[in-house]
Amino acid sequence: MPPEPAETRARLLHVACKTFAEKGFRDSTIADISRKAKANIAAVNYHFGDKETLYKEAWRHAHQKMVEAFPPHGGVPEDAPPEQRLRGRIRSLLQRAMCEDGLEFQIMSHELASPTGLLNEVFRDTVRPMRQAMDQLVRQLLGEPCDNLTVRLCAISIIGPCLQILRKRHLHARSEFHPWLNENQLETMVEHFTLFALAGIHAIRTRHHDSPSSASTDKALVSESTS
Amino acid sequence: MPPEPAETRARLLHVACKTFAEKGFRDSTIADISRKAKANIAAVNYHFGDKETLYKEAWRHAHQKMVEAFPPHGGVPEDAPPEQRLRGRIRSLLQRAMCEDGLEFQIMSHELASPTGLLNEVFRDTVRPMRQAMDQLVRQLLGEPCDNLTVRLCAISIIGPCLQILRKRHLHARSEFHPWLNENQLETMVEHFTLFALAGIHAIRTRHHDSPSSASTDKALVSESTS
DNA sequence: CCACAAGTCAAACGAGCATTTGAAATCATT
DNA sequence: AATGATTTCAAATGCTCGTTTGACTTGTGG
Repeated sequence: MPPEPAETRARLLHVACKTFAEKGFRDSTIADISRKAKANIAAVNYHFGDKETLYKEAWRHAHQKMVEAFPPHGGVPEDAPPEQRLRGRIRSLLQRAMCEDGLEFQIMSHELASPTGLLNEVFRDTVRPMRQAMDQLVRQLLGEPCDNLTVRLCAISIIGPCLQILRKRHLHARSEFHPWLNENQLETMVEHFTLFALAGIHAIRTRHHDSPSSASTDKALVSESTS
Repeated sequence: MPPEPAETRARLLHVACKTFAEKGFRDSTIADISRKAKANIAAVNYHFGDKETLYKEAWRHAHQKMVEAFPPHGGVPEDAPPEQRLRGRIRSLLQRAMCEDGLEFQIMSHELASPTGLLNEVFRDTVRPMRQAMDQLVRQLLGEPCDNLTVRLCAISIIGPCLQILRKRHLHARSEFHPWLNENQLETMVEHFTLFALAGIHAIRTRHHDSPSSASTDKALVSESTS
């Protein structure tokens, strides 16, 4: 009694997401995924061809679910004041990083640490737009036209802490700790990081106003790369 | 003509650091390391016993070199005002993250993404003290006694961006880009992150002054974990 | 010159893993 | 019920990699 035809593919995809999120591409084995999905070891190759395309499909799946659950703008309309939009983006980042089933960032974390290169194309289409949106928002908050380096450093100052949370979550994942998606705690963190970021940007802004930047547009930090 | 006896061990250690930093534990192979170190494939097992102890020795080596080159306080004396000490710690973090041979953070980055558990003990002795020092410094900057959650979130807001830089460096490592340790650029970043952090902390501080925190000491973010 | 330890080397072993294979089971259509 | 397509299955294949083995080379002390 095979449990629902074509259901196997969905189960494999789901288990693959969790496994890749936990162990990364290389440390995940087809045998392990198949066993956890209650499928035969040949099922992966039958439904997806090989391990690599299963990996790509798994990330696409995890990413799409996250986009639906937590859109990048965090529910704040596009014509809201920049401060509100920043709060929305920070909330979206934190939700994605902290969500119990938020496997998208975990897979991406592995991919950044030891790149397989398999997700490069998908990343170009997904994370680059988010980066550009963040840069544009920062540019608005900084007011008068600023050099790209300043903008990028501010964006890093905003995104960095949110992704740092992700790492802590991953560390705690295998310990006794569980109730991560605490709504109160989330809002506490959103408020903290938003307030912190707005104050930081304001300080940078006034510094620029006092002494116009000597920072050159630096190809290194500003170049077109993922993340 | 074996090039200097007992020299092989040093070459293996050096190559192992670079390889583990680039590929992580699992993706690095003994054969590859041995070949690059111009040593026989059995040399690793002769000099270190097995791959795991080579890994631990490699991290110890990379870490020790970084501690000597860039002490955590960044050259700022312990009795300097907190603002200066924060600047020193941020500089130290950025130097370690950006240094051409700064393999310590790269290995740690892999270890955090997909933990082997082999470095847990060493981490306890090395990164935890740094974390505690940062927390204490933040506590001073925040002034009046603050709850642990607030302190930790501030610390994350400081450390996060510095480690985000590390990830960008790693991405660019395999592209055409090289001259990373630009002294001017380093100071630009130190100034940016320090200014940003001080402004953020000040904002949090005044908020706390206005409305005393309702945030409970949360076991999750505050617990005793590495990093 | 000899004996002994330290170090190096090529070859082989054995485990783990992705992938293939060919048969069996199940489903859909007539 | 029969036929063909789809899906599942256990076993086998072939490759990579960590580790071991045993011989060979080099350096040292008597």
